[in-house]
Formats: sequence, C-alpha cells, structure tokens
Amino acid sequence: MTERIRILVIDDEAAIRRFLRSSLPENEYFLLEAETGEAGLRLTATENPDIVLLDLGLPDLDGIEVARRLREWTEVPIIVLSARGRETDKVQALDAGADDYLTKPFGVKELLARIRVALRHSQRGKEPANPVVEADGLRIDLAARQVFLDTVEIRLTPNEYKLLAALARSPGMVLTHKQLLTEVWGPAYSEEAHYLRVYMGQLRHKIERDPAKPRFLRTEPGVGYRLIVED
Amino acid sequence: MTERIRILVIDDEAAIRRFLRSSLPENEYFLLEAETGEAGLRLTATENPDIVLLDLGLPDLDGIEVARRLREWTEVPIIVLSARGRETDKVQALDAGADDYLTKPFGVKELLARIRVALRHSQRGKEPANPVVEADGLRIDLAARQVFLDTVEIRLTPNEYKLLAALARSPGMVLTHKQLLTEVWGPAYSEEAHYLRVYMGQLRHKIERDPAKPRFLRTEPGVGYRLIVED
DNA sequence: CATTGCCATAAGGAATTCGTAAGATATCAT
DNA sequence: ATGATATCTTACGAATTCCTTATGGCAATG
Repeated sequence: MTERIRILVIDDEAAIRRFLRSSLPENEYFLLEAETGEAGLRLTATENPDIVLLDLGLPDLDGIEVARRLREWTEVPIIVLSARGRETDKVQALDAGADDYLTKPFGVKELLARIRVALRHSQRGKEPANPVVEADGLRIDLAARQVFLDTVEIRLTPNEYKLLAALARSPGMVLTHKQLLTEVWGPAYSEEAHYLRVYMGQLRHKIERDPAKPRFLRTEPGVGYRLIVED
Repeated sequence: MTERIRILVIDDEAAIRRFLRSSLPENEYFLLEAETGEAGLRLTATENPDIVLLDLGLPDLDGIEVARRLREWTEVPIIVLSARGRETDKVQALDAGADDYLTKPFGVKELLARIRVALRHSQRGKEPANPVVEADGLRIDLAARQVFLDTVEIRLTPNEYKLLAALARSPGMVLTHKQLLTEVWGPAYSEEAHYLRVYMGQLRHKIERDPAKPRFLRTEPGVGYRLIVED
C-alpha cells in the first residue's frame, strides 16, 4: 500500500483532536498533533506533513499569524477549522494563506472531501519535476533517494542528503544560505550559516573527486551554493 | 494595468448573475455568463476563463455533471455556488472535481477571498518565465544568478552582481546614482556616489571586451548609469 | 591657463566569509 | 550499557570581498 497521508492538527482543544483521531480512517491518514502555534510551526518544519488543519483560537499565537508564518516558507495546504464564523475571520484567514475554511461544527465527510481537494491541489504540478539529476559521473536519484558516483553508491546521512537534494531540485541555480538552511534544518535555523560549511565539507568529501577543487558543489561567496551540472 | 481576471458564472437565475455582476469590482474582474450547463461547457472551451462559478441547480444538466465533464479536460478552478447545503451535495461536488463549495446565501467578501485562493492555486506550478537579459555575447540570467560573456561564465562578487542585476532589471533605462546606491548598499549610502565608480570599474573589467570603451555599461554623466542592450 | 567638478583606475589593509579539523553531545540499535 | 553513527559546536588559518585613499584624466567654466 502507498504511504499514509500525514495530517498535522494544530488545536489546543483535546476534544477536537480526539474527534479527528477517531474520524479519520486510520489506515489512510496518520495524525500529528500540536497544542500550540509554536509547536505547530516547529512540527511542520520537522515532520513535513501533507496537510495542516489549523484552529484559530490558540493559546499562544493567533491562528492567522500561524498561517502567515507557515506561508513564509512552505506551500503545505492549510485548512482552517474555527468556531468563528464571521465573514471577516474567513477573509483574513484565506488571505493570510489558508486554502480552505470550515466553521465548527462541521461534518466529517465534508472535511474529508475538502482534504481530498487539498491533496489534489498539492499533487498537481509535481509530476514534471525530473527525479534524476546526472552530470559527469554523479547521479542523484531523487525518487529513490540514492546517490551514485561512477556507479558506486554513496552513503549520505539524512542531513547530507537533504542538503544535496535541495540543490539537485534546482540544478544550476544558486540557493541562498537562508533557503538551504530553511529547507534542511527549518526556518528557525535560517541564520546558522556555518552548519552549511560543515555539511558542504562533508558532502564534498563524499561526492567530489578532489574535494579541494569542487566540480559539482560550487560556493557562491556571500550568497550560497549551487550544484553544477553542465561542463 | 494588468489583464482583468475572467470569471465564467454558470447559473440560470438572472438575479444571481446580476448580483455577481454588481459585486465583483469591475476593473479587476470580467464576467462571462452562461444560463445552462451546455452553454457553460461550451463557453469554458471557447473563452478559457480563469475561474468558473457553478450553480448546481441548472435546467439541463446537473451541476455535478458539469463539474465532472469539465474535469475531463481542464484544470480551471471551479467554485460551486449552491442553495443545497446538505453534506452529501458538498462531498459529491468536491469529489466531482470542484475546488470549493459555497452555500447560498454567501457574503461577497468571502466569495472574493475564495476566488483569490483559487487564483493563487492556478498561479502556482507555472514556472515564472526566467528573466534573461541578453545582448551581443553578454547574458545575464537573473533566476540562476549567473552572468556569461561569450559562453564563458563570469564570476561576480555579491555587490558587483547586485549592481549589474539592478541595471539588468531595467535594461536600457538610466538608473540614477541614488537608485543604484539604494539598491545595492541601502538607503543610508545613497550619497556615496564614489562606491559606484569603483564597482563600475570592476564590473567593466569583468564583462567588457574593452573596459576603456564600454559597450554595455554606459556612464550618464551627472545622472547615473545604464545597461545598453541594443546595437 | 587655472580651477572646479565629475569620472576612472590602482592598490592595500580591514572586515567578512569560507573550509577544515577535531572534540562534545545526541541518537539509535544491539 | 556499549559501540556506531550522526549532529552540533568551536576554533583558527586561508581566501575573498569590501571599503578607503590616492592619483590622474577630461571637460566645462571663468
């Protein structure tokens, strides 16, 4: 069977979370839970869920603010679940980046249908991305999550792979320090530029023939890094 | 101003169509109207609207059927507007391919917000045509952050690149000293015209064939600089 | 012809950014 | 618990980039 859909619910009411846990078919969906906005932001970064269900009345941050902060770096579908039914609330949430808005109480069937819509949307446009980047003996298979140099497989740690994969998704393009850090470590680490130096060094030792004269992983001083695919 | 958004409304009630026509800001949206499902299908094909607003209670076809037939060949966003508020209606419509479902009566502000969401979705996925400025052997790829002269890559420092990119974003136009300084060094440095001379010199050494007789980077005495693209 | 203002170029030290190594801490399976 | 692996942290020399200063050219002006 195919991977289960991972849904993150950000809501402080235990009753709602329990309700969702029992309503969502367990063999199709896997539920992640956060009780606060901060926890929700963190979990989105670390767990990379397929959908976020967001309550507006959170104890720490306002739900609108959570949506806005998510949209600074991710396009994960956000469905707001709120007791507030006022039109201005809906408009604010949708304009802040939410993709849908359901007023409590809502029917489970409708929620599931709207989740399917959101998944359809995030599915779309994903196909054309080429899952294999190849150049000069280096092969990065993004679908299989494997890297080869001259037919021998290179073993990469999770962070090393995420870093290389981020570069490989936009071959030839410069990715800034901030973009890479956000992609690999999450937005909270977007200033820790030295992580990049350490991990770039490790990557170069593994995939470059002469790590001191990198062929693939080029430094763009003061800006970021790029993966070179052409000659 | 940018092209108006084209919205097709498929609804047999003249009252609704009139209501929409008067509610949608006329300078942003252009409204196309169909009274029947068949007419709606035909108009979608011929007019290629940006959004379809679909009523379920049509005289000829059922709205659900219209949504299904549209989805056979187009991904245009479909927002259902219906008096039917039953959950099964919503689920059917959404699963038939609709992207959103609003129960009449609805607020105009909410409809507009949901239209914006739909437009955001259809925007996404289209890769923004990457802006390249090219002239006489010089090529500036603003997306990849790369500069070539006769196919050989020119390496630029962050400030050099920012300066050249600022000029390349308005090819042929004069940018004043103040504009360039603000762009590269920030508004606090808008009087340091001297920086420009130094960096222009460096740029010319890197991208001009004869730095003493600049072909691309022209000085406009007393005013600023411009990037020449034409012959 | 001297002066003034704007521009171009060269050069060197200051400041920032990079690469690398190595040790400390955390995580995980055995 | 133990060892293996991965991540985080720190430190420092090297490399690069930035800023500043100095010098000279050219054109317009009086």
